Amino acid sequence: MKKKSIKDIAQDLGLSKTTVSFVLNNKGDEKNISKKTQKKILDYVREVDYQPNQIAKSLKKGKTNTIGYLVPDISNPFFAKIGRLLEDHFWEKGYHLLIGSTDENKDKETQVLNMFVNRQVDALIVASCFIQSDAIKSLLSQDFPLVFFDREDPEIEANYILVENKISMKNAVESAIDSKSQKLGLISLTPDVYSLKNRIEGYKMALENNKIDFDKELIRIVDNNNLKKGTEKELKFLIESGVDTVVFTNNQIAVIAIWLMNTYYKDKVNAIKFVSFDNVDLFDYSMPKVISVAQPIEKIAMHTTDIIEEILRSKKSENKRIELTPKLIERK
Amino acid sequence: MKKKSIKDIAQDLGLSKTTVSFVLNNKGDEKNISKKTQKKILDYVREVDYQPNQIAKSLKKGKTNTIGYLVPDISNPFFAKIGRLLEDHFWEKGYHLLIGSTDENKDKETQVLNMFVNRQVDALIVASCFIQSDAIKSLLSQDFPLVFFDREDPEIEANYILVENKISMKNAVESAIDSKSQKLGLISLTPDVYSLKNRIEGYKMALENNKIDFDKELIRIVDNNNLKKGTEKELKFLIESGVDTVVFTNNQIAVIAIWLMNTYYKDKVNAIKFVSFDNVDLFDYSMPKVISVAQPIEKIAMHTTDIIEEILRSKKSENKRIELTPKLIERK
DNA sequence: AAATTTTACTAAATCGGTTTACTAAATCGG
DNA sequence: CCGATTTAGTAAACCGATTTAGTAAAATTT
Repeated sequence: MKKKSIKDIAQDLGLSKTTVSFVLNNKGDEKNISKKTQKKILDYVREVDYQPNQIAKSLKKGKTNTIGYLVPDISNPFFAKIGRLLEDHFWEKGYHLLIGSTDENKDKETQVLNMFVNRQVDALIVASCFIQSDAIKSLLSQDFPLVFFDREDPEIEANYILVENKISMKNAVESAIDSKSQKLGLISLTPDVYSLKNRIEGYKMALENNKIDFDKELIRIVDNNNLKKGTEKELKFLIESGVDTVVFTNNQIAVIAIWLMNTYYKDKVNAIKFVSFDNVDLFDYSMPKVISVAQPIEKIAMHTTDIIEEILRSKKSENKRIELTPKLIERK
Repeated sequence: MKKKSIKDIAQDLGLSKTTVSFVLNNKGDEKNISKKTQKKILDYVREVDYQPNQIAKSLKKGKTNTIGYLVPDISNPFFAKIGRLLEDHFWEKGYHLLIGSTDENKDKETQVLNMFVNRQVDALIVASCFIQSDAIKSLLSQDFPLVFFDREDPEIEANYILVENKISMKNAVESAIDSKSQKLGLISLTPDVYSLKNRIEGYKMALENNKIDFDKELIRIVDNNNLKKGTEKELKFLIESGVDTVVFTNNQIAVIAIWLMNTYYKDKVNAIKFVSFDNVDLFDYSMPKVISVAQPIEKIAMHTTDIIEEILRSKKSENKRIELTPKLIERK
């Protein structure tokens, strides 16, 4: 017994598709369908467990009730947790999440964006590695409902949910300096997006404020395509340079570095301090001790959904740039 | 400049929709469209950056190239990592993942399943909390492409990707006993699905093999709806009962318990051992020490995709039940 | 009792593609 | 040079819903 369509229902009951559709969409009264007919349809629909084809509905309505969630890696706890909050929130409103991980790869990002657009997602939530791409510019020029989070490009006008990157990083690094850090290195992903640049700025500012000479050799960039090997190489470099503290601009490389420390530099685990943007459960237990900047995940998700919903309701809204305050977690 | 449809393209070029469609689907030669016309179409399509509407395509073809991924919680690292592997694999084949988290809630699970089906997903990958539900039975009776993983119900014939739950748990618990555990409690989610039952069986078997009296008071079940409070209560009970080891049937409650131990029972952290099914990064660093059963995430993803692809290719296949061997991770 | 309004419902267009069935013109074979 | 085949395309149906524009019959108004 295959699935019934609205046409089948109509035929079975000797009615027209129109009537059935009206009733199923709660327009029965408005469209003057008799109570008797309405009941007949609703009863029958329940009996055969009719399930409307959302694809057909989407095509006609030009609305898929789908939201694209584009992130570097959905298995990164930061993005996974935000994803979960978004999912729950949008579930209430009848929207569902299509996911796309990009591994910080520009080409992949463009492809994922195209995929989302071809699938007619109603909105996009994006932690982009390359906000200046043609794909994104094109979306913005069409006023496509779009919110960026975690990453910013100040040259591009758009909705952004961010945190105070510079000042938070400065505070975190200064907290390390307060507890006697003297030579601090930094490891970062390629800072194509301003958030990362700002975090690096925060690091520099902390050094400056504390009259620690800035040595640009101690800022190490790892290539997005080769995180593990890259982090390994740069961590080695910094340790051999004699740093007492390593600063990371995001959790991903920090977690890799913790693993490396415990595997290859077990002896140095107590002598070195880590500072990391983003907080991860594991930091509570791992060595070296990590001073971390915990992003307010719930707030990020909340503001993102607020903006998306406003756009979806009103079709248009002023671009918003919201900067949230993260929490500094010092561990001793 | 709004989006062009195939109709617009055809009109602009003075051709029919049919011709354009043929060419765009690489059927130009087969359908005897002249090279010249083909080139004209392809050039124009590139020029205006035509993007086909996948929704329309899906409706006509009865195929959405979407796969539903139903799990208890996408932010649980186990499900997030498998999700990422599935995403990458299916990306290659042009399939994309729609996600649905259920929080081990039966009603939510049914709703998510219905949502997936209404959206015409081509296949489902499911870590179900309730395999005997009508929704699932109905899908199975229609031979809907469906693979279960992590959870099993032996009464229901279906595709399962599992691990050797009983024997692995037995081995893990015996490893604890070998290092002097004498009184072992267990905390589990409601064991509605057989995998959890089997893990509990493994625990019992280990006790039996080692002539440790089995006390059913020491098996504590926490309600799925209230994980944090529930785990807190049961952990308290076990500690007050004087256990030296706590066994967990999945990572989620183990992680909560580790946090509880470090927050409320810091003094006991060295005196108590944990055993947990599933491995989590954090176990490498946290106290109490955890003996964990690491599920072979890559293999789980690989076998899942293999089966799904086979079904999608051939429309039908024998049900498979694949049981993989997890890795025991002992930490001292 | 005729005109108007309301009730109860339906035919057909539409969304944007794919696909089947067809045609007119050009080419080929004998 | 005539019939068959190939070439190069097109018209229209279809997927399963929504929606616009309409109609026939009943009820109401005048």
